[in-house]
Amino acid sequence: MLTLSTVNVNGLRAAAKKGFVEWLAGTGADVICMQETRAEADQLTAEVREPEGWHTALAPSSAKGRAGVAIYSRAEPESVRVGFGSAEFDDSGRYLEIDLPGVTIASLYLPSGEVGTPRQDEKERFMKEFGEHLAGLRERAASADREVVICGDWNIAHREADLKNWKANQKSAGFLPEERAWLTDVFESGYTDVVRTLHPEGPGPYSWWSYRGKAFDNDSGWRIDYQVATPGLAGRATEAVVERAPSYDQRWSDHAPVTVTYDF
Amino acid sequence: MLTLSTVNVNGLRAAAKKGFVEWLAGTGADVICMQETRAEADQLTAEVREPEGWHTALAPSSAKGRAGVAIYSRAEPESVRVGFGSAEFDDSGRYLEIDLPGVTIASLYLPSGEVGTPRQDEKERFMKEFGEHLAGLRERAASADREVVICGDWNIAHREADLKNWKANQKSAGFLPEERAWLTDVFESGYTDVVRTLHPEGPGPYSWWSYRGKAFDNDSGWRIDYQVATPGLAGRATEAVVERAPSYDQRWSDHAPVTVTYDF
DNA sequence: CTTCTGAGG
DNA sequence: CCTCTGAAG
Repeated sequence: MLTLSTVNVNGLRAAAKKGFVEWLAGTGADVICMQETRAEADQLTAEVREPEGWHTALAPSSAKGRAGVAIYSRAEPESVRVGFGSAEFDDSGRYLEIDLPGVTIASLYLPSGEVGTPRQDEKERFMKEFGEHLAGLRERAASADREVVICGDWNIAHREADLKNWKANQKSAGFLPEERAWLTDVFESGYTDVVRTLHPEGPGPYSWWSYRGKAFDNDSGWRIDYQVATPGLAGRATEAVVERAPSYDQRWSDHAPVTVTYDF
Repeated sequence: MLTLSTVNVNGLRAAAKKGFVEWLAGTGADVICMQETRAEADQLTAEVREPEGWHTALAPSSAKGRAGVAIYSRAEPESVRVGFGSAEFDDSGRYLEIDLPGVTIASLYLPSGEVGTPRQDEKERFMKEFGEHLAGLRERAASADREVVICGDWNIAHREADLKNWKANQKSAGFLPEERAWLTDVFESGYTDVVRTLHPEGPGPYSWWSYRGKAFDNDSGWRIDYQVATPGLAGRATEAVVERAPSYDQRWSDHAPVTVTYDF
């Protein structure tokens, strides 16, 4: 049994003050993949940096206060790798891998993009380079008889069922045809969208609701946080839940943890 | 009877959310001089921008979010003047005058300064230019048979009794020998420190306590907010109080209102 | 420690 | 609307 959670914490320091610590203490997960930690190690309190019972790997961005990913695991990783061999992105706090026995687990924070700005070009460059990494990772894992799962905020809703208001968002970053097509390619190249497989019916389950307006109260969300696994692991997923906060005031991030249990 | 309050609000928008509005509704003052409003008119809610029963004059800084002074008066001013004829400082949100019948009332926010930086030079330039304005103001007022009072955050503690920890602060901006000497010159050139006249015994009353550490709880404060008046007005002051908040959590600024009643 | 800003989301 | 930053206080 292996339970994996992935969550964009939207600032680990802020999240820690609003309920993340209690959530971590109560979770049954074995591994937590985090995105947007937005902190360096020495900016975190000990209870967040080195919680009792966890091994923690951090990959902060070289730009202070931006991005940052982390993986917390109850077991000590066999190895830890920051980045995916990209000159542009390896110090940007967007990718971290650990190996546990028989499985490679990654925390991914894909750029959010913004149509009509250089940040959309950056997202496209990231997708291209990262797509190549995904192919290599799959090949290497197959020859080593390992499974792979990439957990994270992919910042793309794949299909119409993956966001509340798809019609209005066809020109929005995160639901552009080229972004959706890229994700389709990923899902047709030996990687499975685990939550969608266990929950074939939409709409949702959403994992992100904007802080603006009444998006959370209206459940006007997007499903942009995924666990993307090789078939041998994906086929063993038994349960997937999005841990939506019970109310607006009890949220500690604009994203909710996406938690999957694997019979592995 | 004329009651004047002066207070550095440390951000009028923040203060409004923390109790300024209630304080304004309950005050018996006829005129409120404010400093560090840190907002332009259209960034303020109507209840702050145009409270019922008040005439409001604002002099924001041209640098967004910085400085800014204001004068709220129950009576409509005969005239309103921004700045004191300084090319460098007139758009910096540091000085505003209004005329009421027989009296000119100013709101002053003197630069705080920082030893060893250009900001201390700026403070010195301001003191020099403003000293000249004070002389001219006094002359013009005398010939027009008007009184003058400059209310505000002068960012200088005059004497040892004017701050808790004078020994440790002899090299700190706000208690430098040259700053204190300049203020002595002001007080010996036809202007009176009204609160000190009514309260000749120190220490205090302090009007500012740093937000850092436990300065407020320990009453480790500075008296840097003054009402500085021509003798004809100063001699009619009957009561002066510093409206220190009852507890740390009930403060809406790091400064307290300094309120003086004049038999005028 | 707090209030602003502006970038980023 | 929220979380960072950095300047200013």
